[in-house]
Amino acid sequence: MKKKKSAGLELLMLEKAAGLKTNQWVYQLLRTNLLCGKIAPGIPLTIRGLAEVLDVSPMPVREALHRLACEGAVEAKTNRRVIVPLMTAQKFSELCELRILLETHAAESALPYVRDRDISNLERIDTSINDAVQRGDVEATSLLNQDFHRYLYSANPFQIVVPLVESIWLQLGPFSRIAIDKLEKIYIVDRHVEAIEALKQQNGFALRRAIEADIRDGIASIKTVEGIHNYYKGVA
Amino acid sequence: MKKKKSAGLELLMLEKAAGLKTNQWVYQLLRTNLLCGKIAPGIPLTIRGLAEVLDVSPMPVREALHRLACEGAVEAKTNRRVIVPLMTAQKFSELCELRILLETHAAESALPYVRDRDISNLERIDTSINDAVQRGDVEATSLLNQDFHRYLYSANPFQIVVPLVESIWLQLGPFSRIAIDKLEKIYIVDRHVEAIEALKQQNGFALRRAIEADIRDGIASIKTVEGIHNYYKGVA
DNA sequence: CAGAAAATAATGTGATCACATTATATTGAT
DNA sequence: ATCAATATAATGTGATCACATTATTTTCTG
Repeated sequence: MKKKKSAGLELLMLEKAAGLKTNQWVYQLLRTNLLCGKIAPGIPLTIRGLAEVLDVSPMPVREALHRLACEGAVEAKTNRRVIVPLMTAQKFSELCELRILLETHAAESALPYVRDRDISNLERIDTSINDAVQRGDVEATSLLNQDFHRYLYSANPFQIVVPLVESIWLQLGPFSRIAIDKLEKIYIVDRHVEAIEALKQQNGFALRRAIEADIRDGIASIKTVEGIHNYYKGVA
Repeated sequence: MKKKKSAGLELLMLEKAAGLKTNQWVYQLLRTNLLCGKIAPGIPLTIRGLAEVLDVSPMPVREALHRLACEGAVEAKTNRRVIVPLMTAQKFSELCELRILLETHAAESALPYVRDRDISNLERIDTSINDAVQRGDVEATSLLNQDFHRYLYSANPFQIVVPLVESIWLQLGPFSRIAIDKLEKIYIVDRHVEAIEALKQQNGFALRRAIEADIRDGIASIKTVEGIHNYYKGVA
């Protein structure tokens, strides 16, 4: 029996929508898997290995990996190995500070552009999040939560910060999973409701407060980086 | 006589260092040209066209362009055209705010890690900048100025923000040129000296002030976006 | 049996080609 | 002459191959 090389990794598959370029499909698939923490830090990713798993030519995988490396989602080591970066306590702290810094700014600068129908849509997303939390769907909760934030910040049509924020999310990706695993007990207060209330009142300061609290709530559940890596060892 | 397609654009060439991969060489070359404002907004960039100009295969150019698009340096339009993005007043304003937000944070979080030899190196860079300003070397001034900022922020070994800042620089790139064109008259006060002084005194607040002032000084010389585009029309 | 050296396998990069899609130039109609 | 329709050229994407470099396995030596 031949031992497969990259066959160790299980990816949650996404069906390729019609008209979608192969490279974008691969990128979004890998991105989603990274954001959900489906791929543990440290394990190597190879172009040919992923190409075989996804049943595509190496070329789209090459492009997708390069893009993810550019966004900080994966790390290209000097020795030709591409891995999901390991986390350190300081790095984690720095990432969280940047989230707060960028997202409070993004929210406030989006505030003047938020219309009533935007608020309705945000409320709709928030109820979807609560549904996902109720039924314990970790992946959906993670992705919907990002949808909420992205939708809010994107209200500003001259938004530059969203790609930067997404880069931070990607780097936090593998670890946000753990936060959400214990989410039910943590979301005693729905910070999104507070944010929406601030939007209705056009209150920039309250909005910043709500966003910051929302981020800090997520962080609070993650104790130590050692615990995080132990978590992955337990899973793998 | 056959009319060349992309032959219109003049690039300042960089010689390819030994051991440097072709794709990195192409990337750095394009990046430098974008940062110096050598490539005007709006003009299309094609893979094959650049490959011909640089005398390399299309493949490294493909990768470099994708990366630059990922960093926001170029914009991939829906109709398969890749251009240097046009600037708007709001976008410019947003970029400047983000520079201040990110760089003041980066500077302050780097402060505890700055050692005496780092300060010496920063002073050395600053004198190089003044030299470049004296002899009116716009490209060198621009690149050295970035070196100063990058060196400072990179003192923090757990720095995440540098790639984000570089992305902002790239998006401002074509326009910082104009700022520097009139630099001699503007740099009455050397903000870098103020920043170095703050480092010596371990004064985080003064450091933030100096960095913000440095950025604002650069901005102040740029009046309107219309003026910017007129500038490019004049050059092209 | 353990460690070093050699051989083999795997990987990323660069190059070239085919193809569908889109832009540009040419032609035709009014 | 002007605008629409067609034809031609150019472009990005995906696939495959060659090659140099690096990992990994195997073999050899003590």
